[in-house]
Amino acid sequence: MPELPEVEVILRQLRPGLQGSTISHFHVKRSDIIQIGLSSHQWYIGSRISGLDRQGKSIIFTCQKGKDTRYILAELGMTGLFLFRSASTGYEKHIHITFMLENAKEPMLHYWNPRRFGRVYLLEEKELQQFTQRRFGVDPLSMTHQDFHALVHNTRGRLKAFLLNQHKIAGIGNIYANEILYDARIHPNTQGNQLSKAAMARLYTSMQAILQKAIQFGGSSIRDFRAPDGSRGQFQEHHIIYQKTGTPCPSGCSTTIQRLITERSSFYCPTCQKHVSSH
DNA sequence: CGTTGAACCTGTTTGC
DNA sequence: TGCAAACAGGTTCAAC
Repeated sequence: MPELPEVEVILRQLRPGLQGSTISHFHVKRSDIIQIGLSSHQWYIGSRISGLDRQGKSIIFTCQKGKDTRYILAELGMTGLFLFRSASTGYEKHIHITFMLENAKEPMLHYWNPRRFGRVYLLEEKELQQFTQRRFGVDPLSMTHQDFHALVHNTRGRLKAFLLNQHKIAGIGNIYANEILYDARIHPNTQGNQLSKAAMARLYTSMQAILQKAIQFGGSSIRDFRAPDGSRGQFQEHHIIYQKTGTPCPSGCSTTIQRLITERSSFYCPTCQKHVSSH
């Protein structure tokens, strides 16, 4: 579930909640969730969380112990959450990891994930660098229009697939890819290298605007998503196209929103979203 | 290199 | 009502 906006919302609660904290206990209930570095998990006991960051849809904890620095990288997959103790009632069944914290606002942080897509990686500096390099493209919120133009221009495949490709742009998932393409009035199957300059500019603007707006509204809580304190996002109430099959296009073009079943579900308006070619 | 489909899991909704 | 199928925010891998 969590795409860039949801992960950003999570981070914005984790930072003040965990500020200055030391991990006093690291309880792993399901060891297969730790994909790399399980044998080093004891190291983290007594370490201080000195930073919380995001790469694409992943959350990275920076941990300090003496002069050593190590990292915890957490993927949330489709259904993963970080929950403070106060929000964890009723979530007991799928808590796979629990961090007990000292000197923090929050005494406990749970990693909850019923479908168990998504893993946790315990990494040293070099491993983290290799991991992030291999895996994450540019961040859509900090990339320039020039960077974006170059990436899209070199893409022969469909724009929908491009937006979802984490190696190129890291953070967009199915909800926001659909919303962005509708906002820019571009057909999801348009080829990247066929996009006109004007459409390219619209796509870039829509991408940043939609993601920023989603963050402001606390992300999208379609089903499971909750912030660490248990609160729901509100952006699902502002979805224009996602899961709106059969309803009239809000532009007033009197066309019904369609769903493409190829790739992940693509929702679009066949009238408003044309293939935008520069020729 | 790009596309497609399947696989990994559990839970909820939909349709007959 | 009951049961099976479809579907869900992600990522990877094999096959073509």
